[in-house]
Amino acid sequence: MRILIIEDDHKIAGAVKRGMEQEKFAVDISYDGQDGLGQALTIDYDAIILDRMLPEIDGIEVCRTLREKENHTPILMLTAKDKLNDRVEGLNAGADDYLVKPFAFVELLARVRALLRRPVETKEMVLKIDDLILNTMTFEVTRGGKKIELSATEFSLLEYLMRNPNRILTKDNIISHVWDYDADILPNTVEVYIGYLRNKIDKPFAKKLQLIQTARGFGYKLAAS
Amino acid sequence: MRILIIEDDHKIAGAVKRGMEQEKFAVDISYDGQDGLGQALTIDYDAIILDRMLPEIDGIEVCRTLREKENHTPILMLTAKDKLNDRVEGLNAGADDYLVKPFAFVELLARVRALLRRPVETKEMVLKIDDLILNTMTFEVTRGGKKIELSATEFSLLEYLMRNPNRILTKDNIISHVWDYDADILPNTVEVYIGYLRNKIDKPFAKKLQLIQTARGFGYKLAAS
DNA sequence: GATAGCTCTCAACTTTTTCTCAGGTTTGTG
DNA sequence: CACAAACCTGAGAAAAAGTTGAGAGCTATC
Repeated sequence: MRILIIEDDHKIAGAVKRGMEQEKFAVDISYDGQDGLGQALTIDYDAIILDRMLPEIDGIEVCRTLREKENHTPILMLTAKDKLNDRVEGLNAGADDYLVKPFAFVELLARVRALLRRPVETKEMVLKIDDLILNTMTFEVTRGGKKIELSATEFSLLEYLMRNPNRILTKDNIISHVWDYDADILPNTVEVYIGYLRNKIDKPFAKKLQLIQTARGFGYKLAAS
Repeated sequence: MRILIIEDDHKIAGAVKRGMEQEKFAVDISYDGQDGLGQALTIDYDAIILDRMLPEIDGIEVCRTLREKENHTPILMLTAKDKLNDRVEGLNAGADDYLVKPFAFVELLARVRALLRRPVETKEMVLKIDDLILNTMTFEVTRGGKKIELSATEFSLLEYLMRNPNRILTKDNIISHVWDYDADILPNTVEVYIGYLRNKIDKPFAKKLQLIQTARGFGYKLAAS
């Protein structure tokens, strides 16, 4: 499996390259849009990891150009934090998935693998568990039609839980998927954020079924009916 | 499969060696970094278990040196509990995984197996004996479709039994696989936990065949049909 | 440069599990 | 059948895991 990383930040590009190589991928790097576009058109990659912000030619532009030239290599777009439009714009330009910086490496790996596994299928963008709805494009979360305001970390945590419903996720799982790969996060921090989420998505909705459940000694799980 | 343990604590090294040999691995031990590094460069091991803190040459240094010399043997680093940075440092030095001391032997075994199988990733995740099913990924246990709630220790014990069906396991076997290596566990504690398991997986299901059987004077075994 | 909001840690507190003990029961052996 | 060794189990203290309020440190915004 051959992958192209188009990313001007050498540190990130290097880290991702090393990680992916350890996972037995062949990895090339381009440090700007011009060069990256050329690479992508020359070599038939299995997937492209593309930074949104790039010198020379912008990531969006690279993506659009590739699609115009009938190149359908799966593209994972890396976007800056809380720039809502970036993602919409990226997906509109033909990207297959997006990932918010800073990201956890396992998360990137999982996304890339997902892209490779189902090249044609479009990514699930609206997640639904019971009457809880999370829209990964607009970042809106509602329960029973009522809007819920979440912080970035809370959103990321809930998204991870909703992508793995009915499955117990350990704190280690959660830490490595929700937090940046070089962050040293205590298990207690996960507990605290679970508490925040509960206050927002369970407590105000007096139902017999609490969506977020504790599995003492194992982790947490989101219950689907 | 040949494994090298580089660990200055003779007690730990010995326990791991015995356990791994029971699992049909060939095991060598080095008691310091200098010697370990030489061993690792001389013999082509399938995996290396490397203590972070070592006399002569530090574990990090051993790891870095091996990688510099283009040796890519999978390395599992053992780190002390309270050293948060050890983990990052170890992975940066080229280790493939880490494990925090004190650990249970089964945990170590699982990690080593994961490293050996890294390219394929076909870990056995669902164990099945009769109508008893244990999912190591989601931590779910069911019998005859009915969900069973277990504590962490009970789960760990049942997993060990299910990975060795129809085989008599002594209390010593069980203690060294299920508990941390430095825990002083009485044989009676195993008896107690076997009792807990029986209450949950055998008693409520009135079948003629009790899955957990006592082999008086030897140990216990899990009966498969 | 004050304010507001978010992230993350800490510490006190609650809940549950872990593990041991002690006394009871079963099993094998002479 | 008597006896000891092995095993089982109810009770409960100690330890661990999880919850939560408070707040320090950052960052963005006006």
